[in-house]
Amino acid sequence: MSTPTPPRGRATMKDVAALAGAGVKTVSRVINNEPNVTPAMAKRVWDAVRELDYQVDLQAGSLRRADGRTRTLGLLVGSVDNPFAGVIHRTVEDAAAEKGVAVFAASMDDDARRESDAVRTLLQRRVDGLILTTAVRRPEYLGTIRDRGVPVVYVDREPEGADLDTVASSNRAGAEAGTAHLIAHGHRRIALLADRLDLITAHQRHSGYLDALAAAGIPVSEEIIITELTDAEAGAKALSSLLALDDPPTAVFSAQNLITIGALHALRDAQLSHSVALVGFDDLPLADLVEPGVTVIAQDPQRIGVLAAERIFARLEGDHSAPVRMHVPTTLIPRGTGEIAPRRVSGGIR
Amino acid sequence: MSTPTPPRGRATMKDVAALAGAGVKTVSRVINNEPNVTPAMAKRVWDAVRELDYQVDLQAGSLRRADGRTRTLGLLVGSVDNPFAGVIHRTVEDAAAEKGVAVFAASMDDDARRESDAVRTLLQRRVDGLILTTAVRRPEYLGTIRDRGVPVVYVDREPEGADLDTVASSNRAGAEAGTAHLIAHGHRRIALLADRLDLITAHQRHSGYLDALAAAGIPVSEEIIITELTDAEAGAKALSSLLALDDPPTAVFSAQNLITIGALHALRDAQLSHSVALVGFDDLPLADLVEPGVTVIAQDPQRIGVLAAERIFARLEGDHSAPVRMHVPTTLIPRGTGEIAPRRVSGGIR
DNA sequence: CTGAAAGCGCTAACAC
DNA sequence: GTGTTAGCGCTTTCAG
Repeated sequence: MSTPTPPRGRATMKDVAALAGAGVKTVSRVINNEPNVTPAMAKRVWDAVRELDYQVDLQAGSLRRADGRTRTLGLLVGSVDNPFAGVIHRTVEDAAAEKGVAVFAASMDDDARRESDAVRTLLQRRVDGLILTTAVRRPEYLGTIRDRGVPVVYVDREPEGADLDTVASSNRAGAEAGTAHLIAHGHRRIALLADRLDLITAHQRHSGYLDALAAAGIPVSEEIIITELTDAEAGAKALSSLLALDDPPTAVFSAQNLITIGALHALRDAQLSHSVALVGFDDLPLADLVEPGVTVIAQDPQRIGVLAAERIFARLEGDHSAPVRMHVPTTLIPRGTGEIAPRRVSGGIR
Repeated sequence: MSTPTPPRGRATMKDVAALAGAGVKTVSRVINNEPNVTPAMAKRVWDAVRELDYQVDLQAGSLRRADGRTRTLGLLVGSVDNPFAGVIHRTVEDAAAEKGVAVFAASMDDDARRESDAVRTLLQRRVDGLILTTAVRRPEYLGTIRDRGVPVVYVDREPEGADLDTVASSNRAGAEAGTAHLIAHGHRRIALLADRLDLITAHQRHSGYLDALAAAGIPVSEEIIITELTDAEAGAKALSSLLALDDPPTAVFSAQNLITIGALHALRDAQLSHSVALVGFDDLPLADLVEPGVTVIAQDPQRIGVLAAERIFARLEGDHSAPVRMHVPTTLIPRGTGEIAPRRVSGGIR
């Protein structure tokens, strides 16, 4: 008979209106900070809101709202537990939260099927915009997205053909710089370890590697180019087999972070950490604490996220200019492994 | 006159019904795989769906649906770019996707204000359930959540007092094991580096450290216990100052991953990586490649995620049993730093 | 087996 | 300033 019974269940705007002695539209005005409400009325409404612990139903609102916006963004990445994707996610989340927009994040594991399923789901949830990473060169769902009028920005990987906003690292230039760095340190027999070449990033990094060799007049040795490596273990195995060749590479360019980790393990196991040079694409946590430090081509996922968020919000605010393809520069961070001079490793003759 | 004009804009169920010559409810039945539709009718509907490239509006559906479910989950973590959170996120996402549920992820940076803001937003979006990490001992929004009848599971950190489902690491036992490991290797002067003690995890790990000292009859030396460390740099600075003491610690227990990274830097800079022992709470990528390898108390974020998802879905499916507090065991992984014997480091007298 | 009508909680449009 | 009415796209209810 003293403590007022705490409100139970969810109150609706109608309940608030009733308690405040106002019409629902007035409550709506107050909740959404629309003009034309007297301070006195506003206070009565807010009191009722507090009393009932009322919270708007954003879903219901967007159903009727003129612009049809759900204040929701869809983000698709390889996996949300990948550090690179994590940084992009965080950056996008921050930009979105500032505008009262929430983010649905989904992982697709570089699988085309999971990718289109995820996009379909996101569309069914009526996200206002999409920030996507793709596993394929030409996503087949692009027509659907376009028909729905949902803006889309691709991050990390740029689809071919379609005219779309994209934000990605300078993969080719970065890989060329990394390979050139090894060449500058005297290497001519440089292995390449790369991911599935059907992924545009792997393809571009492969091209960059070839560019550097060509620029230096070094012929390509197919036997020390290993691709289709999808995890650290595969990377380790691949490098181990290369090191066992009669004429093993004196340096390695690893085109992806997991592969770099595998390569580091292989070198350590072969006790060649100080003899065979290594440059990896994408930075690694603790890369500076390993002995010798790991030389990498660092990407800038934060900048990628910031630019992608900017782009999608610009589109949402009506920017109809031509799509832009943005390339975020990479940075070579010399820490040790990339500066090892060539050394004959095993008993190659000659 | 040949290529049928591609469908423009979003079609509604009404459009599909019209094209298929059916009622909307019939279309709804087909879309949702409800019984009582003849195959012939179903085919006509699916044809129309394909023709119009129709996709249901899940938001609109949940507005009217009896159970009111949005098939949406809210996940709150310290930061989505934290690897520990990333794994939990991924695990939850997988479990949710299997049930057609999407996940809103949000970061709160161990800030109470951001935390309650995020929870409010999630509630406004009518998530069916919440998986939360909290920065405070007693979240003030719990009443609201309870009133709304939204199930909640806490992960990583367990709030005090309230009777809630929680899934967290065995922080206290893990920290005790880590400290005991150092004691077993002969150390008696063991520093503790920890995060803000108002975070329940830091508090529990601090307790575990004290437990181990007490069990070994080692008196507590307040001057080598440093807390309120919030990033790697702070951890590095703290350890550097300890190493400069007249009577520096011979071993360090670091209660958090970022702090461990800072500690590794401090040891390396002081050239004491091989002289001062270190055990860190939470595993680190590349911890096995550093020289010496970093001994850690590894957590199992995947298991935490799996259990949390199981719990929330059980609640959603009507499990009304008493709340459970689950503790996921930690694992000590000896790699080198934790097995260094005590050594007088600088010129302490005596 | 099918479909017409009502209504979910909100905002738009338009009265007062 | 304020309230009433309609209706967003769907699912429920219930009558055929």
